[in-house]
Amino acid sequence: MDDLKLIRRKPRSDMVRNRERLLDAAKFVFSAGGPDASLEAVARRAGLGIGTLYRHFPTREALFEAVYRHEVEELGAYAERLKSGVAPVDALRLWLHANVELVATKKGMLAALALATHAPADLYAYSLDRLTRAVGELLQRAVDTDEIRSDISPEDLIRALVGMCHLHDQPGWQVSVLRLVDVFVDGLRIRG
Amino acid sequence: MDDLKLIRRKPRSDMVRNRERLLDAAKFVFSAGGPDASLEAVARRAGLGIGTLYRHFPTREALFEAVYRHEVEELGAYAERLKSGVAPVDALRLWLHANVELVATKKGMLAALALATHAPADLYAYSLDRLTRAVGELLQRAVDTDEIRSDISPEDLIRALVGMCHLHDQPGWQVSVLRLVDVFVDGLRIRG
DNA sequence: TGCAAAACGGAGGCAGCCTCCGTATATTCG
DNA sequence: CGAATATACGGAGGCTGCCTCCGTTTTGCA
Repeated sequence: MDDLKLIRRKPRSDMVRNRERLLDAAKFVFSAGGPDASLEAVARRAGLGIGTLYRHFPTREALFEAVYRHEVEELGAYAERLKSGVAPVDALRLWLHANVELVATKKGMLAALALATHAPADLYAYSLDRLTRAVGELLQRAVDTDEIRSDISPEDLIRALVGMCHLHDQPGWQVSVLRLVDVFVDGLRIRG
Repeated sequence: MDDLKLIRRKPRSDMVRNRERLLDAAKFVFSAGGPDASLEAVARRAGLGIGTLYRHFPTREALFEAVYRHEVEELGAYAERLKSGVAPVDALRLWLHANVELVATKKGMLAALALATHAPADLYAYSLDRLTRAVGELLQRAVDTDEIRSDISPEDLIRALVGMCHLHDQPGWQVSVLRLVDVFVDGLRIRG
């Protein structure tokens, strides 16, 4: 067939299956309990041993990355889409709002976004890179048209976003946070 | 002397002394390790049993409140002072900057500030109340002169502040955060 | 079918949270 | 001063969560 066969055997079926189970369980547990939820709870929900979880995902962050890879990719793609057809500043605002809404549904997303700024190097995956780049271009576009200040990095923006989403367990937080985000975007604009 | 004597005996000397020791230890441990530092470490540093710590401060938050009461009062007083002699928006900015600098020195302060928005009722102390009021007046002053928007509450402002201070362990974060704060204050302003 | 490689499970060691209660000590009063 | 008693102290103990390590099981391959 191919040379790979000579080097590696095909991945074990139970391993593939268990990985999926762990991701499903983690998605559930993190969405409900937030990023600090117990990893043993994840393993329990997956019906697997804790050792198996750690073999698949050596750190909590690695698990975040895998669980929310899809969402992060979508956010990156959305940012890319917003680059055309929408006014630069509006694009920024829309994108940030989309983030808030995603976090509202899946609490764990916060941690995944934070990864885009914490950069633990070894798991700085493609999706995170794409996200950061896309946001950077969103910012740059607005800078190029002299609409916003130029001293804010993509990381700064994401950090601010994550920060404003934090601390909000109380009901109705979403409205407040969206307002704070609007204030922030307004603050980015150069006063004409 | 007075009727109190008839009802209660004078507080035990060791109790008074130990309370001080615990506060000193907590100040040290929280400033270094942040608000999540181990309470047992606090007790150890104070040279006291963990039970003693819990008897004095039933919850972590109660300890925060006591440890940072002084700082919170100073922040409140500073806000009150800024109400005169400084332009409304500048006053806001200055006050927020002071917060960031305080948090930079004493990591635990973040948690104390967060208390001002989380309001666990039973320990919503005078100092926290004063702080919130003072910030509210700072905001109101700028609203009254039509300089900033009127839909941001003191709690919103403090939450945004705390959020932006979060997540910043990396060296040099202070500069970024101050910039984010400036952006935010700019965003509060009504565009003229 | 047998064998090696790969993956699994969970016990175990560690740390932190918080409670409970036997022991120690300060204050008060005779 | 010396009980008596209210008050505070200490830390063991039960619990949960983190993470590692290794004996056991399962899988893929020939």
